[in-house]
Amino acid sequence: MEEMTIKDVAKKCGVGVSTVSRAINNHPDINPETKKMVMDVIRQMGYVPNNSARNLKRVDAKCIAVLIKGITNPFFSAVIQVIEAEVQKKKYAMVMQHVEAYENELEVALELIKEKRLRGIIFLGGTYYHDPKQLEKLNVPFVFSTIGTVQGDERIRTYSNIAVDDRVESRKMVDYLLDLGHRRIAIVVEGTAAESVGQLRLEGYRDALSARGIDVDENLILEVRDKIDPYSMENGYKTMREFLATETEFTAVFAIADFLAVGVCRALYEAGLRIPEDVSVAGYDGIPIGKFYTPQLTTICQPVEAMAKKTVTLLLDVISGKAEHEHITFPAELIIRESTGKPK
Amino acid sequence: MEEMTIKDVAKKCGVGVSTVSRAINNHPDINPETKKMVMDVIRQMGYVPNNSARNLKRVDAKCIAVLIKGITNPFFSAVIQVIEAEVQKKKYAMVMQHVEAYENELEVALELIKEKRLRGIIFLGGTYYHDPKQLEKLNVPFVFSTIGTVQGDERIRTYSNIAVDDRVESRKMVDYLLDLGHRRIAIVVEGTAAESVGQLRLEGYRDALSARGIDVDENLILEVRDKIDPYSMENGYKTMREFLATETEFTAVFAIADFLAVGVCRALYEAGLRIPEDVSVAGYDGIPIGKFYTPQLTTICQPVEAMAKKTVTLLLDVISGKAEHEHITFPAELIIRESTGKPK
DNA sequence: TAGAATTCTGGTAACGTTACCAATAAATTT
DNA sequence: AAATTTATTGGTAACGTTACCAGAATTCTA
Repeated sequence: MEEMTIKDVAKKCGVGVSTVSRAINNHPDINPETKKMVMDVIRQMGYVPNNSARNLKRVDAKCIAVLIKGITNPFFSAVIQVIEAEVQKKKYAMVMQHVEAYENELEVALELIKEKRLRGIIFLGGTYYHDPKQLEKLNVPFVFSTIGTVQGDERIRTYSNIAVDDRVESRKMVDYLLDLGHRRIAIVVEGTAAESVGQLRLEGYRDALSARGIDVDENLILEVRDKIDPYSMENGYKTMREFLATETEFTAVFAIADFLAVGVCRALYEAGLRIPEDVSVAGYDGIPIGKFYTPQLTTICQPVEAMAKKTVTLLLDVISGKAEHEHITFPAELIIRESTGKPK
Repeated sequence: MEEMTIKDVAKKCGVGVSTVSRAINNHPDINPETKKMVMDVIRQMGYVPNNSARNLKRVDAKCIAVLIKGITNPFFSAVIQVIEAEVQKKKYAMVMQHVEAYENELEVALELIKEKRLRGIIFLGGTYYHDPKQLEKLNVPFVFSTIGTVQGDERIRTYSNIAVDDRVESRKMVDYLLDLGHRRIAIVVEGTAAESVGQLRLEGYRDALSARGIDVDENLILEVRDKIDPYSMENGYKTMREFLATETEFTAVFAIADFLAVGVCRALYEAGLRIPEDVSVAGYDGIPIGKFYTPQLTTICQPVEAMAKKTVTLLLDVISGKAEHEHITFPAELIIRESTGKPK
């Protein structure tokens, strides 16, 4: 029962180790009968190849990594599940690692690549723009994809990007609120990080207003406090409470993440304001609880599953040379539910 | 910039590879000056040791795994974060893998151990009881811990267990509802899986009722439909809708997971019932949204962070021989909020 | 039928690291 | 001063796997 190796299997089968290796790895030059016999013995013995040794020898270690910045965002939870299933289907191995907010995701990636000889990386969260010089350090056979954020511009073509056009989608929501008749719309946003999604969504807000010739009142732009875990309910709650204390007039709130919206709703409820009768609240992301919250949340829903799937297939295709890097934009959907309505 | 190895470092330093290895691994027999010089060169070159080669050679590869059954349960999200931080602090490596609902977690573990030469495993979710014969297959230097579930009995002492006493805590909640005056309390439960948390919590329910001489009405035990993803809001919602259609009388609902409770609340709201005026709703877990949901959820809150930390330290101590296996039970807290009140 | 191509096989050298042993120089003891 | 210990060091054999080469057996081609 001890440590079993390929040699033990070979001995038991009465063949060479090469033959066993060929059977395991689906090599073409092997007699089907031999292969079947070997595989049967392997199953019977319960042998599992040692992955470290494999990766050491193999030039084409089939392993990719998923780097997640901000695991707290449960939006990723669903993404990860889909990614994992897809990667497994393609017979790749996968390592997953969280990147702390203060860490540089590229440095973490660099370490990982050398250590584990990765063929590719999927980035979840973090900023969407990286310095080309930094990127070059992640040597050539190397590839990476982003999800959940969109490239702000066309500066870089050395990596793939799967995302929703945050600026456009955000504007869609604000346009909808404007159509309802709202004029004083507060926005809850996280915008310190340069090149962050928060900024893009804020841009969409400005776009919508300026298109109708409405001046942006900077007092209505509510910056969240906690930058470590920016998309939390707590953050939305506190931000809204502080805002209510200022007694600024408003009829709608657009929170750039559903979780923020939940916190906002609670703060409004505690202040005795009804949703949507007194104030309309809109979110962004399409998290499952939006459907079960009362009031149900109006939101922008991203096609999470499709995006996650495409992320994996694209990355794997680029690795195997079957595809070039691509920047793909998925359409999101405006879902109108109970939390928004016409202003009084 | 190519592939850098320990040899390159040795050459650059003008020393043997052994010396470099010693510098990296903090071996005692090395001249501090030499060590400093080598480390400087390493930093300057940006060399990172290849992990596969290390694990291949090393007998004491410092690596543990976290196996998660049911990633959908966001209760784990927080747990994982804490575990990861703690493991990193102790300079261990960690792999994380999800186990599908239909998969046997022990088999997955077995594969992982052989493949990666793990020193230990942390199980999250899944059943709390395993067949001793099965467990023996996970050879000796091997250790595992459970979290989020409690051992039902003392059948096994070959592994550690960190948990809350689900049966006792569950009873605490039901006792509280009984104290308020409720007599017809429905319970939403997932109980098919043998030896599951669901069963334990149901036992607690029965305990509380029978202690007061109240007969358990089986019609009030609501079994959820979806067994793949049992603790979902959807599941709670559907279960409650079906129950409402039966027109059975009740004044309170105890959902054995907060997410189920959220679904229950929504179903009640849609049926025009007020919480807690018409029906009281209680959950279990203490998820963050419980505080921001309206009504705020009465729940049993588990000390997630402390439990996760203890899980890691205990496992690592058992591995290094500093500790014996232990079964530790953490106390949970009954948090009374808006969703429960006296019956009419 | 001889020669060439094809199919299958086993042996062995890597892969990058650490454990172990032996060697040297320096320090200490007798 | 010789003998012993101590502090450093370099060389080399593993670790378990796959890639590559070279054969043996078989089939095909001219």
